[in-house]
Amino acid sequence: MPPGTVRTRIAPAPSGSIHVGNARTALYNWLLARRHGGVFVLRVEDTDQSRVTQDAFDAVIEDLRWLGLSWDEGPGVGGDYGPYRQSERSDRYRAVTAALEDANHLYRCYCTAGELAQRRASAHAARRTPGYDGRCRNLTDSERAAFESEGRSHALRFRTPEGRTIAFDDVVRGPIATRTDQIPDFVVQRSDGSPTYMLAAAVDDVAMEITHIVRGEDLVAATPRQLLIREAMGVTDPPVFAHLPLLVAPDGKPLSKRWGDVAVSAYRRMGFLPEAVVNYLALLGWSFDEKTNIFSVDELVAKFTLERVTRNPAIFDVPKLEWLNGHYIRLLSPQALAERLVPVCVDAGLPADSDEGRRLLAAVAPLLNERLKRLEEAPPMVRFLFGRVPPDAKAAKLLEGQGAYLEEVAGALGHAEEWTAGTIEETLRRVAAERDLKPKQAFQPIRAAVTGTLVSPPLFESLEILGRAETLARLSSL
RNA sequence: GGCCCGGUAGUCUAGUUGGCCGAGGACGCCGCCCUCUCAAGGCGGAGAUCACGGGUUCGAAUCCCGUCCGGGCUACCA
Repeated sequence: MPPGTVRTRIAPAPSGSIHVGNARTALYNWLLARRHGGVFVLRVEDTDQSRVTQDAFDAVIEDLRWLGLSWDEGPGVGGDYGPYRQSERSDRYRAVTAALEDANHLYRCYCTAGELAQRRASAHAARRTPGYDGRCRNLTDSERAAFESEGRSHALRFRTPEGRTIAFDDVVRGPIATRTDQIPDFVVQRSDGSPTYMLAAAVDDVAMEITHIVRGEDLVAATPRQLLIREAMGVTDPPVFAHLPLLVAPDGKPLSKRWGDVAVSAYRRMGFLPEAVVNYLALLGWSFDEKTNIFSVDELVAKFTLERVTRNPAIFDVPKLEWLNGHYIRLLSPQALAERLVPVCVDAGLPADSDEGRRLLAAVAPLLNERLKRLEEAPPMVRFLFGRVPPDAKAAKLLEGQGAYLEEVAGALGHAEEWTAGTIEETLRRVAAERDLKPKQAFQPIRAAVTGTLVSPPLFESLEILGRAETLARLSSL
């Protein structure tokens, strides 16, 4: 690896489809790596084995792939810094904690969870700072032996140095300094021997030579502790830190399932295109200039910089995502749109998977491009091509007393020289003119009779696709 | 409680070396045009006491102080 290579990482816990906030964090890390010709690492933070399942892990992988955030090192692709699942790195964490304990940076804490909770509660009641009180910080050998003989197990705590200030420069938030008296001695290895997040993340970021740590604002307070761990490990040059503002729900509260869809997979299912989600996520906390909103992935790679990340939390606003999605759907070629529509229509119960179904979708796709904000909206628009649709209330009302007119239309259409949108339009306009009908008066009943609704893709093209025989049949059946 | 961060229209934001800002763009909203419906597109409009109150200055969204509001952290969660 050439010196100066940018290495970024996304470190999700494998707990199912990723949260849109984590997706944004992944995106920014990915963009940074790509922009600098660097390396994007996927590291799975599965130290909490109880919550990990294969399905949940697969969901994370699937989301990242769908978004197009390819990783250069990590599960499935390997790399020189593996393994990339924390559950497979236990020996490394143990080696580090053993060394740190030897160097007196760590000490054994025999306090039980119950005792800790109790002391925290009384500290809270007395309005004192609730952090660990350092009870085991200076145990004598005999005190330790006494605890051991009691059969108590121990956790390893970091011996936070006194009277110092830990400072770092955050690319998005500026200089941040924390006095160590604000940092209680924290657990680095649980009494069952497993590492805490604080330790594992710090150790791995060093081991994997991560140069830029881009993560959520909720971790700014964890940074000084991780810096302390790095220092104890003898690592003095810090990585670049960038803490991204949080993503919040429309009510300003943290994004949660209570508000709506927070999982990337939900947006995939609702018919959003990955390019739209990526573009939208990029805009949530970053801007390039005062007017540009649309960015292809390549443009983002070329233009993204951490310096232009904003500091304030952003509300996840679905309407703007939909607008972008509509834009990207319009950019799709009709063939590409048709292909993406097949599974969506099948899910909606339409036999779109057959040759005939695919033919129909390919034919209507050009009419749908500029009418869809989400792929999910297509099935109701194309349903009439797959079979008769009984008229809805409004269509039924409009159809009252139109039988004779529709018969006349059918007759005229039956004599049209050829069956193209052009000749259909010509024929229908002639009939309308003869009857002295305004276009809207003339066409809406036809639309109602053929599609069962008052809103559909353009009429003439729709009839062409439907075919002459079926069109005539539907017009004559009233 | 303590430490830290944030506060420009309903939303995302531009602006932060003070004057080009009597605040720009986009989404959404309203209207008009186009038009066979719906969209798309074009044009136009409403919407911001730049959280609030004091200062500094010829001049402040931009600098200083205070207040309020929101959020994060304060775990043997990550």
